[in-house]
Amino acid sequence: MSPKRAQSGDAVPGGVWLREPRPASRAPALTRERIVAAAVEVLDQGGAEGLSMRRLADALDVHATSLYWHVSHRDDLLDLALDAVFGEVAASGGASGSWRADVAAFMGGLRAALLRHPWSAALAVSRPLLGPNALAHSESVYAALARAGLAGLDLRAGAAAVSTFVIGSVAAEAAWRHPGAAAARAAVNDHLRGSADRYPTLAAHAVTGEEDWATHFTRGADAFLHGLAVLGADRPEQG
Amino acid sequence: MSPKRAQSGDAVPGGVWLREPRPASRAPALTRERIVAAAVEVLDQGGAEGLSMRRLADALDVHATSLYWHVSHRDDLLDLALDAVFGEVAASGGASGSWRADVAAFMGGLRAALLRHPWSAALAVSRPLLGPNALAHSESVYAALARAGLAGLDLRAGAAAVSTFVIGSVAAEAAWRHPGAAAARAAVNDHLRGSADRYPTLAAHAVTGEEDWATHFTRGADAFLHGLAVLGADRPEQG
DNA sequence: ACCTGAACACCGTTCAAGT
DNA sequence: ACCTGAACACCGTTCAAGT
Repeated sequence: MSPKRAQSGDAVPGGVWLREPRPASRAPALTRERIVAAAVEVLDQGGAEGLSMRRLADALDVHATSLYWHVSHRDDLLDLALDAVFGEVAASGGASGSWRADVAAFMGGLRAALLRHPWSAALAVSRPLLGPNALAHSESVYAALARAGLAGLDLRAGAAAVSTFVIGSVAAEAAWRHPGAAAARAAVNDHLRGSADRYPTLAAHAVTGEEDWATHFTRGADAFLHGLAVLGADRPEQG
Repeated sequence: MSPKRAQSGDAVPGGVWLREPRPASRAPALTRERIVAAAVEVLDQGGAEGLSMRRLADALDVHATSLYWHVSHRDDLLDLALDAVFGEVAASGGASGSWRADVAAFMGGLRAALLRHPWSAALAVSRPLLGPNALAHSESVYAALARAGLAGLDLRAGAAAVSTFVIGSVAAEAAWRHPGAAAARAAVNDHLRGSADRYPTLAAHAVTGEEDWATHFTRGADAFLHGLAVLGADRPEQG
Protein backbone atom coordinates (compact mmCIF):
# COMPACT_ATOMS: atom_id res chain seq x y z
CA MET A 1 0.00 0.00 0.00
CA SER A 2 2.34 2.71 1.16
CA PRO A 3 5.18 3.24 -1.25
CA LYS A 4 8.39 2.20 0.36
CA ARG A 5 11.54 0.54 -0.82
CA ALA A 6 14.66 -0.46 1.09
CA GLN A 7 16.93 2.44 0.28
CA SER A 8 18.64 4.00 3.23
CA GLY A 9 20.16 1.13 5.18
CA ASP A 10 20.17 1.38 8.96
CA ALA A 11 23.49 0.92 10.69
CA VAL A 12 23.10 -2.80 11.24
CA PRO A 13 26.44 -4.62 11.34
CA GLY A 14 26.83 -6.70 8.22
CA GLY A 15 23.77 -5.02 6.78
CA VAL A 16 25.38 -4.67 3.37
CA TRP A 17 24.37 -8.19 2.61
CA LEU A 18 20.82 -7.50 3.47
CA ARG A 19 20.53 -4.52 1.19
CA GLU A 20 20.11 -4.64 -2.58
CA PRO A 21 22.92 -2.93 -4.43
CA ARG A 22 21.99 0.25 -6.22
CA PRO A 23 20.64 -0.94 -9.55
CA ALA A 24 23.18 -0.34 -12.28
CA SER A 25 20.91 0.87 -15.04
CA ARG A 26 18.72 3.10 -12.88
CA ALA A 27 15.61 2.48 -14.98
CA PRO A 28 12.89 4.86 -13.89
CA ALA A 29 10.24 3.18 -11.76
CA LEU A 30 7.51 5.08 -13.52
CA THR A 31 6.97 5.47 -17.24
CA ARG A 32 4.17 7.02 -19.16
CA GLU A 33 3.11 3.64 -20.50
CA ARG A 34 2.88 2.11 -17.04
CA ILE A 35 0.98 5.11 -15.75
CA VAL A 36 -1.49 5.12 -18.61
CA ALA A 37 -2.09 1.38 -18.38
CA ALA A 38 -2.78 1.71 -14.67
CA ALA A 39 -5.04 4.68 -15.31
CA VAL A 40 -7.14 2.67 -17.76
CA GLU A 41 -7.48 -0.05 -15.16
CA VAL A 42 -8.53 2.37 -12.44
CA LEU A 43 -10.98 4.01 -14.83
CA ASP A 44 -12.45 0.65 -15.79
CA GLN A 45 -13.08 -0.07 -12.14
CA GLY A 46 -14.28 3.27 -10.85
CA GLY A 47 -15.19 5.46 -13.80
CA ALA A 48 -13.89 8.93 -14.46
CA GLU A 49 -14.69 10.28 -11.04
CA GLY A 50 -12.93 7.32 -9.46
CA LEU A 51 -9.62 8.32 -10.96
CA SER A 52 -7.77 10.44 -8.45
CA MET A 53 -4.06 11.10 -8.47
CA ARG A 54 -3.71 9.48 -5.07
CA ARG A 55 -5.62 6.37 -5.99
CA LEU A 56 -3.67 5.96 -9.21
CA ALA A 57 -0.43 6.49 -7.33
CA ASP A 58 -1.46 3.83 -4.85
CA ALA A 59 -2.06 1.38 -7.68
CA LEU A 60 1.47 2.08 -8.87
CA ASP A 61 2.97 1.91 -5.36
CA VAL A 62 4.19 5.46 -5.62
CA HIS A 63 3.39 8.86 -4.16
CA ALA A 64 0.72 10.97 -5.81
CA THR A 65 3.07 13.85 -6.42
CA SER A 66 5.48 11.64 -8.35
CA LEU A 67 3.00 11.44 -11.19
CA TYR A 68 3.50 15.09 -11.97
CA TRP A 69 6.95 14.41 -13.28
CA HIS A 70 5.48 12.37 -16.13
CA VAL A 71 2.21 14.18 -16.65
CA SER A 72 1.26 17.77 -16.05
CA HIS A 73 -2.41 17.57 -15.14
CA ARG A 74 -5.04 15.02 -14.30
CA ASP A 75 -6.64 15.95 -17.62
CA ASP A 76 -3.56 14.67 -19.44
CA LEU A 77 -4.15 11.31 -17.85
CA LEU A 78 -7.69 11.24 -19.16
CA ASP A 79 -6.61 12.21 -22.66
CA LEU A 80 -3.89 9.57 -22.71
CA ALA A 81 -6.22 6.88 -21.42
CA LEU A 82 -8.81 7.83 -24.00
CA ASP A 83 -6.33 7.54 -26.83
CA ALA A 84 -5.35 4.13 -25.50
CA VAL A 85 -8.97 3.08 -26.02
CA PHE A 86 -8.84 4.33 -29.60
CA GLY A 87 -5.75 2.18 -29.94
CA GLU A 88 -7.85 -0.89 -29.28
CA VAL A 89 -9.96 -0.34 -32.38
CA ALA A 90 -9.10 -3.11 -34.80
CA ALA A 91 -7.30 -1.51 -37.73
CA SER A 92 -9.21 -3.83 -40.05
CA GLY A 93 -7.22 -2.77 -43.10
CA GLY A 94 -9.28 -0.53 -45.32
CA ALA A 95 -10.39 -0.70 -48.92
CA SER A 96 -12.85 -3.58 -49.06
CA GLY A 97 -14.25 -2.24 -52.30
CA SER A 98 -17.29 -0.68 -50.64
CA TRP A 99 -16.64 2.55 -48.78
CA ARG A 100 -19.94 2.11 -47.04
CA ALA A 101 -19.01 -1.29 -45.65
CA ASP A 102 -15.67 0.13 -44.55
CA VAL A 103 -17.21 3.03 -42.68
CA ALA A 104 -19.75 0.71 -41.09
CA ALA A 105 -16.89 -1.50 -39.94
CA PHE A 106 -15.01 1.47 -38.50
CA MET A 107 -18.11 2.55 -36.63
CA GLY A 108 -18.69 -0.91 -35.25
CA GLY A 109 -15.08 -1.27 -34.21
CA LEU A 110 -15.06 2.04 -32.40
CA ARG A 111 -18.31 1.24 -30.68
CA ALA A 112 -16.93 -2.07 -29.41
CA ALA A 113 -13.78 -0.46 -28.04
CA LEU A 114 -15.69 2.35 -26.33
CA LEU A 115 -18.15 -0.10 -24.80
CA ARG A 116 -15.29 -2.10 -23.32
CA HIS A 117 -14.40 1.02 -21.32
CA PRO A 118 -17.70 2.57 -20.26
CA TRP A 119 -16.12 5.82 -19.06
CA SER A 120 -14.56 6.55 -22.44
CA ALA A 121 -17.48 7.69 -24.58
CA ALA A 122 -18.63 10.41 -22.20
CA LEU A 123 -15.06 11.65 -22.19
CA ALA A 124 -14.67 11.54 -25.95
CA VAL A 125 -17.53 13.93 -26.62
CA SER A 126 -16.01 16.81 -24.75
CA ARG A 127 -12.31 16.50 -25.55
CA PRO A 128 -10.54 17.16 -28.81
CA LEU A 129 -9.47 13.80 -30.23
CA LEU A 130 -5.91 14.50 -31.24
CA GLY A 131 -3.99 11.50 -29.96
CA PRO A 132 -2.15 9.36 -32.51
CA ASN A 133 -4.64 6.52 -32.29
CA ALA A 134 -7.63 8.82 -32.60
CA LEU A 135 -6.04 10.52 -35.59
CA ALA A 136 -5.31 7.18 -37.25
CA HIS A 137 -8.96 6.28 -36.86
CA SER A 138 -10.01 9.64 -38.24
CA GLU A 139 -7.71 9.15 -41.20
CA SER A 140 -9.45 5.87 -42.05
CA VAL A 141 -12.88 7.45 -41.93
CA TYR A 142 -11.80 10.45 -43.98
CA ALA A 143 -10.24 8.19 -46.61
CA ALA A 144 -13.38 6.05 -46.92
CA LEU A 145 -15.68 9.07 -47.14
CA ALA A 146 -13.44 10.67 -49.74
CA ARG A 147 -13.94 7.54 -51.84
CA ALA A 148 -17.67 8.12 -51.38
CA GLY A 149 -17.32 11.38 -53.24
CA LEU A 150 -17.29 13.75 -50.30
CA ALA A 151 -14.85 16.65 -50.24
CA GLY A 152 -14.16 19.90 -48.45
CA LEU A 153 -16.73 21.01 -45.93
CA ASP A 154 -18.98 18.06 -46.74
CA LEU A 155 -16.18 15.65 -46.00
CA ARG A 156 -15.38 17.29 -42.69
CA ALA A 157 -19.05 17.47 -41.76
CA GLY A 158 -19.56 13.85 -42.71
CA ALA A 159 -16.57 12.57 -40.80
CA ALA A 160 -17.48 14.62 -37.76
CA ALA A 161 -21.03 13.34 -37.90
CA VAL A 162 -19.86 9.74 -38.07
CA SER A 163 -17.73 10.13 -34.93
CA THR A 164 -20.40 12.12 -33.17
CA PHE A 165 -22.99 9.47 -33.86
CA VAL A 166 -20.84 6.57 -32.66
CA ILE A 167 -19.51 8.28 -29.56
CA GLY A 168 -22.84 9.82 -28.63
CA SER A 169 -24.66 6.52 -29.05
CA VAL A 170 -22.19 4.66 -26.86
CA ALA A 171 -22.32 7.39 -24.24
CA ALA A 172 -26.09 7.06 -24.07
CA GLU A 173 -25.87 3.29 -23.95
CA ALA A 174 -23.21 3.35 -21.26
CA ALA A 175 -25.34 5.67 -19.16
CA TRP A 176 -28.01 2.95 -19.13
CA ARG A 177 -25.70 0.07 -18.34
CA HIS A 178 -25.09 0.68 -14.64
CA PRO A 179 -26.34 -1.79 -12.05
CA GLY A 180 -29.96 -1.04 -11.34
CA ALA A 181 -30.59 0.16 -14.86
CA ALA A 182 -33.46 -2.29 -15.20
CA ALA A 183 -35.22 -0.78 -12.21
CA ALA A 184 -34.57 2.71 -13.53
CA ARG A 185 -36.04 1.78 -16.89
CA ALA A 186 -39.13 0.37 -15.22
CA ALA A 187 -39.56 3.61 -13.27
CA VAL A 188 -39.26 5.61 -16.49
CA ASN A 189 -41.87 3.44 -18.18
CA ASP A 190 -44.26 3.93 -15.28
CA HIS A 191 -43.68 7.64 -15.37
CA LEU A 192 -44.36 7.83 -19.12
CA ARG A 193 -47.47 5.70 -18.94
CA GLY A 194 -48.75 7.85 -16.11
CA SER A 195 -48.17 11.03 -18.14
CA ALA A 196 -49.80 9.84 -21.33
CA ASP A 197 -51.76 13.08 -21.53
CA ARG A 198 -48.62 15.20 -21.62
CA TYR A 199 -46.49 12.79 -23.67
CA PRO A 200 -48.89 10.71 -25.75
CA THR A 201 -46.39 9.60 -28.40
CA LEU A 202 -43.75 8.72 -25.83
CA ALA A 203 -46.25 6.72 -23.81
CA ALA A 204 -47.27 4.85 -26.94
CA HIS A 205 -43.89 4.26 -28.55
CA ALA A 206 -41.02 4.95 -26.18
CA VAL A 207 -42.03 2.48 -23.51
CA THR A 208 -40.04 -0.71 -23.89
CA GLY A 209 -38.60 -3.61 -21.95
CA GLU A 210 -34.92 -4.19 -22.41
CA GLU A 211 -33.69 -2.11 -25.31
CA ASP A 212 -31.72 -3.83 -28.06
CA TRP A 213 -28.82 -1.44 -28.30
CA ALA A 214 -26.96 -3.22 -31.05
CA THR A 215 -29.69 -3.13 -33.69
CA HIS A 216 -30.60 0.32 -32.39
CA PHE A 217 -27.11 1.32 -33.35
CA THR A 218 -26.80 -0.42 -36.70
CA ARG A 219 -30.18 0.85 -37.82
CA GLY A 220 -29.29 4.44 -36.98
CA ALA A 221 -25.91 4.02 -38.63
CA ASP A 222 -27.56 2.61 -41.75
CA ALA A 223 -29.88 5.57 -42.06
CA PHE A 224 -26.98 7.86 -41.55
CA LEU A 225 -24.74 6.23 -44.14
CA HIS A 226 -27.55 6.34 -46.63
CA GLY A 227 -27.80 10.07 -46.13
CA LEU A 228 -24.08 10.46 -46.58
CA ALA A 229 -24.21 8.49 -49.82
CA VAL A 230 -26.78 10.94 -51.13
CA LEU A 231 -24.65 13.85 -50.02
CA GLY A 232 -21.72 12.38 -51.93
CA ALA A 233 -23.81 11.86 -55.05
CA ASP A 234 -25.36 15.34 -54.90
CA ARG A 235 -22.14 17.26 -54.68
CA PRO A 236 -19.47 15.26 -56.46
CA GLU A 237 -16.89 18.03 -56.45
CA GLN A 238 -16.53 20.79 -53.99
CA GLY A 239 -13.68 22.51 -52.15
CA MET B 1 -20.27 37.34 0.88
CA SER B 2 -20.74 35.58 4.21
CA PRO B 3 -24.35 34.70 4.88
CA LYS B 4 -25.62 36.68 7.82
CA ARG B 5 -28.88 38.26 8.78
CA ALA B 6 -29.85 40.28 11.86
CA GLN B 7 -31.64 37.64 13.89
CA SER B 8 -30.57 37.36 17.48
CA GLY B 9 -30.65 40.91 18.86
CA ASP B 10 -28.00 41.95 21.34
CA ALA B 11 -29.22 43.35 24.61
CA VAL B 12 -29.10 46.96 23.49
CA PRO B 13 -31.66 49.15 25.34
CA GLY B 14 -34.43 50.08 22.98
CA GLY B 15 -33.06 47.63 20.47
CA VAL B 16 -36.49 46.43 19.52
CA TRP B 17 -36.86 49.36 17.19
CA LEU B 18 -33.65 48.52 15.47
CA ARG B 19 -34.57 44.94 14.78
CA GLU B 20 -36.89 43.73 12.06
CA PRO B 21 -39.92 41.89 13.42
CA ARG B 22 -40.05 38.21 12.63
CA PRO B 23 -41.61 38.08 9.16
CA ALA B 24 -45.21 36.92 9.37
CA SER B 25 -45.34 34.63 6.37
CA ARG B 26 -41.99 32.90 6.91
CA ALA B 27 -41.40 32.36 3.23
CA PRO B 28 -38.40 30.11 2.81
CA ALA B 29 -35.28 31.95 1.76
CA LEU B 30 -34.35 29.21 -0.63
CA THR B 31 -36.50 27.54 -3.25
CA ARG B 32 -35.63 25.04 -5.89
CA GLU B 33 -36.30 27.59 -8.60
CA ARG B 34 -33.95 30.14 -7.06
CA ILE B 35 -31.29 27.50 -6.58
CA VAL B 36 -31.54 26.20 -10.12
CA ALA B 37 -31.49 29.68 -11.62
CA ALA B 38 -28.38 30.51 -9.64
CA ALA B 39 -26.80 27.22 -10.64
CA VAL B 40 -27.31 27.97 -14.32
CA GLU B 41 -25.66 31.33 -13.80
CA VAL B 42 -22.68 29.83 -12.01
CA LEU B 43 -22.39 27.17 -14.70
CA ASP B 44 -22.50 29.78 -17.45
CA GLN B 45 -19.62 31.57 -15.80
CA GLY B 46 -17.40 28.71 -14.72
CA GLY B 47 -18.51 25.57 -16.49
CA ALA B 48 -19.39 22.28 -14.86
CA GLU B 49 -16.25 22.06 -12.79
CA GLY B 50 -16.80 25.60 -11.56
CA LEU B 51 -20.04 24.62 -9.87
CA SER B 52 -19.29 23.74 -6.28
CA MET B 53 -21.81 23.63 -3.50
CA ARG B 54 -19.92 26.33 -1.63
CA ARG B 55 -19.69 28.66 -4.58
CA LEU B 56 -23.35 28.24 -5.40
CA ALA B 57 -24.24 28.82 -1.75
CA ASP B 58 -22.17 31.99 -1.78
CA ALA B 59 -24.06 33.23 -4.83
CA LEU B 60 -27.28 32.69 -2.88
CA ASP B 61 -25.91 34.23 0.33
CA VAL B 62 -26.43 31.00 2.21
CA HIS B 63 -24.35 28.21 3.71
CA ALA B 64 -23.35 25.32 1.50
CA THR B 65 -25.01 22.75 3.70
CA SER B 66 -28.36 24.52 3.41
CA LEU B 67 -28.64 23.42 -0.19
CA TYR B 68 -29.01 19.81 0.90
CA TRP B 69 -32.46 20.51 2.24
CA HIS B 70 -33.68 21.25 -1.29
CA VAL B 71 -31.50 18.91 -3.28
CA SER B 72 -29.89 15.64 -2.37
CA HIS B 73 -26.70 15.62 -4.42
CA ARG B 74 -24.65 17.91 -6.55
CA ASP B 75 -25.71 15.71 -9.48
CA ASP B 76 -29.31 16.72 -8.92
CA LEU B 77 -28.26 20.30 -9.43
CA LEU B 78 -26.69 19.43 -12.77
CA ASP B 79 -29.76 17.52 -13.91
CA LEU B 80 -32.07 20.34 -12.91
CA ALA B 81 -29.91 22.96 -14.60
CA LEU B 82 -29.77 20.85 -17.74
CA ASP B 83 -33.51 20.53 -17.91
CA ALA B 84 -33.77 24.29 -17.51
CA VAL B 85 -31.74 24.58 -20.70
CA PHE B 86 -34.14 22.25 -22.48
CA GLY B 87 -36.86 24.58 -21.25
CA GLU B 88 -35.35 27.37 -23.32
CA VAL B 89 -35.95 25.54 -26.58
CA ALA B 90 -38.64 27.42 -28.41
CA ALA B 91 -41.71 25.19 -28.49
CA SER B 92 -42.33 26.33 -32.07
CA GLY B 93 -45.69 24.60 -32.26
CA GLY B 94 -45.54 21.48 -34.38
CA ALA B 95 -47.27 20.28 -37.48
CA SER B 96 -46.03 22.53 -40.26
CA GLY B 97 -47.12 19.99 -42.83
CA SER B 98 -43.61 18.68 -43.37
CA TRP B 99 -42.32 16.38 -40.67
CA ARG B 100 -38.83 16.91 -42.00
CA ALA B 101 -39.02 20.67 -41.62
CA ASP B 102 -40.39 20.18 -38.13
CA VAL B 103 -37.56 17.90 -37.03
CA ALA B 104 -35.00 20.22 -38.58
CA ALA B 105 -36.55 23.08 -36.59
CA PHE B 106 -36.43 21.07 -33.37
CA MET B 107 -32.80 20.24 -33.99
CA GLY B 108 -31.92 23.86 -34.68
CA GLY B 109 -33.78 25.04 -31.60
CA LEU B 110 -32.06 22.57 -29.35
CA ARG B 111 -28.68 23.42 -30.80
CA ALA B 112 -29.24 27.12 -30.12
CA ALA B 113 -30.27 26.52 -26.52
CA LEU B 114 -27.33 24.22 -25.82
CA LEU B 115 -24.89 26.65 -27.40
CA ARG B 116 -26.16 29.41 -25.12
CA HIS B 117 -24.92 27.30 -22.19
CA PRO B 118 -21.65 25.74 -23.33
CA TRP B 119 -21.47 23.33 -20.37
CA SER B 120 -24.81 21.75 -21.18
CA ALA B 121 -24.10 19.55 -24.19
CA ALA B 122 -21.25 17.65 -22.57
CA LEU B 123 -23.56 17.01 -19.67
CA ALA B 124 -26.48 15.93 -21.82
CA VAL B 125 -24.61 13.05 -23.46
CA SER B 126 -23.96 11.23 -20.22
CA ARG B 127 -27.17 11.79 -18.27
CA PRO B 128 -30.59 10.34 -18.87
CA LEU B 129 -32.80 13.13 -20.16
CA LEU B 130 -35.92 12.66 -18.09
CA GLY B 131 -36.78 16.15 -16.93
CA PRO B 132 -40.15 17.55 -17.98
CA ASN B 133 -38.66 19.91 -20.54
CA ALA B 134 -36.45 17.22 -22.05
CA LEU B 135 -39.42 14.88 -22.28
CA ALA B 136 -41.55 17.53 -23.92
CA HIS B 137 -38.85 18.00 -26.52
CA SER B 138 -38.60 14.24 -27.02
CA GLU B 139 -42.34 14.05 -27.45
CA SER B 140 -42.19 16.57 -30.28
CA VAL B 141 -39.46 14.64 -32.08
CA TYR B 142 -41.23 11.32 -31.63
CA ALA B 143 -44.48 12.77 -32.95
CA ALA B 144 -42.80 14.20 -36.05
CA LEU B 145 -40.91 10.99 -36.81
CA ALA B 146 -44.06 8.95 -36.34
CA ARG B 147 -45.62 11.09 -39.05
CA ALA B 148 -42.62 10.16 -41.19
CA GLY B 149 -43.69 6.55 -41.04
CA LEU B 150 -41.31 5.33 -38.36
CA ALA B 151 -42.57 3.00 -35.67
CA GLY B 152 -41.34 0.67 -32.95
CA LEU B 153 -37.63 0.12 -32.78
CA ASP B 154 -37.02 2.28 -35.85
CA LEU B 155 -38.82 5.16 -34.22
CA ARG B 156 -36.84 4.85 -31.01
CA ALA B 157 -33.59 4.48 -32.91
CA GLY B 158 -34.40 7.46 -35.09
CA ALA B 159 -35.36 9.72 -32.21
CA ALA B 160 -32.30 8.71 -30.22
CA ALA B 161 -30.09 9.35 -33.22
CA VAL B 162 -31.54 12.82 -33.71
CA SER B 163 -30.81 13.80 -30.11
CA THR B 164 -27.42 12.16 -30.18
CA PHE B 165 -26.45 14.02 -33.31
CA VAL B 166 -27.53 17.43 -32.03
CA ILE B 167 -26.07 17.07 -28.56
CA GLY B 168 -22.85 15.48 -29.78
CA SER B 169 -22.34 18.15 -32.40
CA VAL B 170 -22.79 20.96 -29.93
CA ALA B 171 -20.50 19.27 -27.44
CA ALA B 172 -17.77 19.10 -30.08
CA GLU B 173 -18.40 22.68 -31.10
CA ALA B 174 -18.38 23.91 -27.52
CA ALA B 175 -15.08 22.14 -26.90
CA TRP B 176 -13.58 24.31 -29.65
CA ARG B 177 -15.07 27.58 -28.48
CA HIS B 178 -12.82 28.33 -25.52
CA PRO B 179 -10.49 31.35 -25.56
CA GLY B 180 -7.35 30.37 -27.39
CA ALA B 181 -9.18 27.98 -29.66
CA ALA B 182 -7.76 29.73 -32.68
CA ALA B 183 -4.20 29.07 -31.51
CA ALA B 184 -5.09 25.46 -30.72
CA ARG B 185 -6.54 25.01 -34.18
CA ALA B 186 -3.41 26.44 -35.76
CA ALA B 187 -1.28 24.02 -33.75
CA VAL B 188 -3.44 21.13 -34.90
CA ASN B 189 -3.10 22.20 -38.51
CA ASP B 190 0.67 22.38 -38.19
CA HIS B 191 0.73 18.96 -36.61
CA LEU B 192 -1.38 17.44 -39.39
CA ARG B 193 0.62 19.06 -42.17
CA GLY B 194 3.79 17.81 -40.54
CA SER B 195 2.44 14.26 -40.36
CA ALA B 196 1.18 14.06 -43.91
CA ASP B 197 2.87 10.69 -44.32
CA ARG B 198 0.90 9.14 -41.50
CA TYR B 199 -2.36 11.01 -42.12
CA PRO B 200 -2.41 11.90 -45.81
CA THR B 201 -6.18 12.40 -46.10
CA LEU B 202 -6.36 14.45 -42.93
CA ALA B 203 -3.48 16.63 -44.05
CA ALA B 204 -5.22 17.20 -47.37
CA HIS B 205 -8.80 17.68 -46.22
CA ALA B 206 -9.08 18.22 -42.49
CA VAL B 207 -6.85 21.28 -42.31
CA THR B 208 -8.97 24.39 -42.24
CA GLY B 209 -9.06 27.94 -40.98
CA GLU B 210 -12.07 28.86 -38.89
CA GLU B 211 -14.66 26.12 -39.23
CA ASP B 212 -18.18 27.08 -40.17
CA TRP B 213 -20.04 25.20 -37.48
CA ALA B 214 -23.51 26.22 -38.54
CA THR B 215 -23.41 24.86 -42.09
CA HIS B 216 -21.38 21.96 -40.76
CA PHE B 217 -24.36 21.19 -38.58
CA THR B 218 -27.15 21.73 -41.08
CA ARG B 219 -25.39 19.67 -43.72
CA GLY B 220 -24.92 16.75 -41.36
CA ALA B 221 -28.51 17.07 -40.19
CA ASP B 222 -29.72 17.10 -43.79
CA ALA B 223 -27.89 13.90 -44.62
CA PHE B 224 -29.27 12.36 -41.52
CA LEU B 225 -32.87 13.33 -42.14
CA HIS B 226 -32.61 12.00 -45.64
CA GLY B 227 -31.56 8.64 -44.26
CA LEU B 228 -34.43 8.66 -41.81
CA ALA B 229 -36.87 9.40 -44.62
CA VAL B 230 -35.64 6.32 -46.43
CA LEU B 231 -35.95 4.29 -43.27
CA GLY B 232 -39.55 5.44 -42.93
CA ALA B 233 -40.33 4.59 -46.55
CA ASP B 234 -38.63 1.20 -46.39
CA ARG B 235 -40.46 -0.08 -43.37
CA PRO B 236 -43.86 1.58 -43.32
CA GLU B 237 -45.31 -0.57 -40.55
CA GLN B 238 -43.47 -2.30 -37.79
CA GLY B 239 -43.99 -2.87 -34.06
C1' DA C 1 -39.80 23.33 8.11
C1' DC C 2 -35.70 25.29 7.07
C1' DC C 3 -31.04 26.89 7.94
C1' DT C 4 -26.42 26.87 10.55
C1' DG C 5 -21.79 25.22 12.01
C1' DA C 6 -18.58 21.96 12.93
C1' DA C 7 -16.59 18.04 11.25
C1' DC C 8 -14.94 14.03 8.12
C1' DA C 9 -12.71 12.17 4.46
C1' DC C 10 -11.33 13.41 0.64
C1' DC C 11 -9.44 16.28 -3.63
C1' DG C 12 -5.47 18.61 -7.46
C1' DT C 13 -1.35 20.88 -7.41
C1' DT C 14 3.11 23.47 -5.72
C1' DC C 15 7.55 23.29 -4.29
C1' DA C 16 11.63 22.53 -1.71
C1' DA C 17 14.20 18.66 -0.59
C1' DG C 18 16.35 14.30 -1.12
C1' DT C 19 19.19 10.74 -3.98
C1' DA D 1 16.61 12.79 -13.72
C1' DC D 2 13.29 11.15 -10.89
C1' DC D 3 10.84 10.59 -6.55
C1' DT D 4 9.42 12.12 -1.70
C1' DG D 5 6.96 14.79 1.90
C1' DA D 6 4.86 18.60 3.63
C1' DA D 7 1.74 21.97 2.65
C1' DC D 8 -2.18 24.91 0.49
C1' DA D 9 -6.56 25.73 -0.89
C1' DC D 10 -10.01 23.50 -1.96
C1' DC D 11 -13.88 19.68 -2.41
C1' DG D 12 -19.06 16.78 -1.33
C1' DT D 13 -21.58 15.27 2.32
C1' DT D 14 -23.15 14.05 7.38
C1' DC D 15 -25.34 15.32 11.31
C1' DA D 16 -26.54 17.48 15.52
C1' DA D 17 -28.11 21.84 16.73
C1' DG D 18 -30.59 26.00 16.45
C1' DT D 19 -35.07 28.75 15.42
